[in-house]
Amino acid sequence: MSQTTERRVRQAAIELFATRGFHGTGIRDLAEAAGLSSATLYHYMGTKEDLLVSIMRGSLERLITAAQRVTSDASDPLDRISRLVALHVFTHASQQLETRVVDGEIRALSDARRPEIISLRDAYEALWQSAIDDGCTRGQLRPSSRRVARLALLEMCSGISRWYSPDGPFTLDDLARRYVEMALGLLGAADPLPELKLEPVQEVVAVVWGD
Amino acid sequence: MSQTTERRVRQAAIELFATRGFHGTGIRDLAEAAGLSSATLYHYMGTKEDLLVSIMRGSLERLITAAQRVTSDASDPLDRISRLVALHVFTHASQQLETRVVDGEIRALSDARRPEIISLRDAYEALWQSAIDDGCTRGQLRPSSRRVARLALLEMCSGISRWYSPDGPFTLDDLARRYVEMALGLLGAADPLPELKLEPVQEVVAVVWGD
Amino acid sequence: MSQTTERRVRQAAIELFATRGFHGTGIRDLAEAAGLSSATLYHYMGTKEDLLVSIMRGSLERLITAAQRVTSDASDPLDRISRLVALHVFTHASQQLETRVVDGEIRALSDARRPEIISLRDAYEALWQSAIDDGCTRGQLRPSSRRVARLALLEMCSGISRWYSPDGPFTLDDLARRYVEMALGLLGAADPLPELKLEPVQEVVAVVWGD
Amino acid sequence: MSQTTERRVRQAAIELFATRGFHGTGIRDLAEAAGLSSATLYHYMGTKEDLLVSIMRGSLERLITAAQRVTSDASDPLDRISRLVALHVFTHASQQLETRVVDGEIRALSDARRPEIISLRDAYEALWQSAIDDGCTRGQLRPSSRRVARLALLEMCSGISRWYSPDGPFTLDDLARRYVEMALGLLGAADPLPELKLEPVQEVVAVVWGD
DNA sequence: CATGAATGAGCCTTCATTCAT
DNA sequence: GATGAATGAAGGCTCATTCAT
Repeated sequence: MSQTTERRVRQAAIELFATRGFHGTGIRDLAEAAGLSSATLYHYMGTKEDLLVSIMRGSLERLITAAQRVTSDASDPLDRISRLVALHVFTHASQQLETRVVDGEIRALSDARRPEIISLRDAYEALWQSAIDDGCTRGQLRPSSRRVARLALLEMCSGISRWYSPDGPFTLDDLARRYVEMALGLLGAADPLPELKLEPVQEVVAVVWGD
Repeated sequence: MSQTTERRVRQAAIELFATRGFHGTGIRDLAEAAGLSSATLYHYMGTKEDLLVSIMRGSLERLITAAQRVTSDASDPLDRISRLVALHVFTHASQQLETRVVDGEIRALSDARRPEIISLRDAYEALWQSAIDDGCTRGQLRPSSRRVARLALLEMCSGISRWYSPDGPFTLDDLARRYVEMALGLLGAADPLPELKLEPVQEVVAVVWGD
Repeated sequence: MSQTTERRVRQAAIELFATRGFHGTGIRDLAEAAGLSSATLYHYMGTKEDLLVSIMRGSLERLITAAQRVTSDASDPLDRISRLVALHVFTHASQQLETRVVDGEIRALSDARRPEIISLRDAYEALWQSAIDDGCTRGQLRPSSRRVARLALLEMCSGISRWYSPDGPFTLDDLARRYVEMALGLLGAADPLPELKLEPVQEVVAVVWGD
Repeated sequence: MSQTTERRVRQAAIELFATRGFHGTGIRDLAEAAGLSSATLYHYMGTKEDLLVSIMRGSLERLITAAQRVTSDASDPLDRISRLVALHVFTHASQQLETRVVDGEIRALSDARRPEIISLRDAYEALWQSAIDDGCTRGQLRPSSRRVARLALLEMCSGISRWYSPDGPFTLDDLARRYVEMALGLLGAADPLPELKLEPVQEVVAVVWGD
């Protein structure tokens, strides 16, 4: 099974699912975008839904792995939050299409396949909640509601994949720093922003997403 | 043309487009949800896309009207921002399905119909940008980037329609106040939050969305 | 739902399923034979399998009803057997295509639908077995095995639908008499064939299959 | 070309064609049942239809050969009939799947290939007709119609392949004797059944089907 | 020998839409 | 108003077959 062809299929699916939605993407669109006949497509995937699930699972598993690594050596809650935000910004900008699929097409999953993906997403969001909770416990954060804060923060950060363009005026580092700043403001951080080191996050990103 | 039937069709469309997406909703689903035959449906709508456009236009026009009214008698940028956030929260929570359609199904529009909706959305967002810009000019806000701040803020606020449940622990007023607080933090408001009066916003909402 | 069109669909299905088999018949063949587009077909049927099941069920239910009526007023086992054979011959010749479908396409049914049809078929065959058993008990029949006799007899009689042609040299009455004769020989009937009256069978056939 | 692999393919085809029908059997099913890839399958067969034809031809040729041998040294028509019935029973029970394919899938043949198989089948049935006719001429049989008798008799005997199970209560010898008995009854044999010797039939079967 | 890769044609079914009644 | 009937186009997927390796 030619690995490059499989990648082409996957990449085509990510692009089309992201821009037209799962239900808005036909098998024939997919085949054309991948440069194959629609019959050949089925050498590289199971059903259309299998392909969607595989994209989502892969994306979320990488994200969870990266989030765990990036926070494992950070004891300070503010530091953990900052790293999570930076990681999220990096991935939602540079893997813009993939993350849009993950965030936006969960409803297209059948009842049989949805739970798996939902639980991966929940596992990821639990890492954020835990960091926020710790920050509150230590008095470093003062959000009006911990849960609402998590939801608002995640929506704010995920939104990047919906508008980011590599042609824009900001580097990813720029963007990450700005989002960390906004995040801490949003969370009612008591102290001014400490100096943010992006290197640890960049390293993890390089390892997890690099080939 | 019975108005209640037309509303039933509209309501069914809002519910289905919001939960399954435009492409995931069939004409037969729509007809069944509205209690009509699929042929009868066409007495109350043009094409499926016409129905989508009409929902989006109606929603955005009401939103723009409300935003203009709510900010027309507020000269202080912080006040305008706060009112916009409160209004946005009110509508994205209480008109959750409708706003989800507006925010999420723009990509389903044909090239011919998209510009109209996009320009309505842009008009609405321009009111936010203007308030943010004014706040910066007056030195009341210090976001790292005015444009990024608008995008981040709007994503944060719109996210409510994706998770809000009326069974949750917060009243709409609660939620609005919390979001205003987070918004000002996100924007780097220099001064502490002044007392927020929700009455003007509530009045406008009652007028614009009341029947 | 135009009843004549529905009948045309049914008739087309019977003809095609009988001559090409269920799996050898395409939806497009069906549509063409019924004079419809393949989409319109679906106004008059559920799935292709639904159509098959409905044909089989209808055919078997009529057969069971007729068999019960034809034997209800015959106490003599030989008489019952003779009537069953005559009825079977009548239907398998005049409803040749339909019975061929019932007898030959059971294997095409999915596991979910097969049991219903199988139990109808079993109910019908039980009427035969009971008549044979009674004949043996009374000493009128001497087959070497009751069960094998039933199987052999039914196969012999059902075979008619596979070769009968209305252009052949025999009338249905002729054929029925000959088969009754062969059946009693096959079953080892002790006494010579009593005079066979076909009228009761013909009446039942007229009622059950007449419109 | 490994002969055992070829046999595996053939055996898989016989099993699947018999249980699902020719049109109900896919090339992939065939490949899987034979433990090959679908491409490799084509080293051992021509087209799917070639495989069907080859199975049918082989089966019918063996049957004709055996029928000729078994009747060649029997001058008495009743003896010939009895031997033909016994042979038919033996083969339709022990080669149940193969004979089911021969009897049931002729309609799946294309117009180009059907005549060959039909003429083989006709040659075989002619042997039966000839024996029946001779029996009638000599006054040993009194069927009401010679042709109908042949058709009824063959259907009765062929039916065995549709219900026989080696787990059943009868040995093949048993079954053969019972069928001969029923056959003579069906044909209106004037005299009681003479002693039936199965040995000549068994010998021919051993030679023709033995490996 | 064996098979991954490939495909045009076809599978059954549903799509959004129209129209005569 | 309302709907049965109708359809061309398209939906996702599988078909039997070929061929380079």
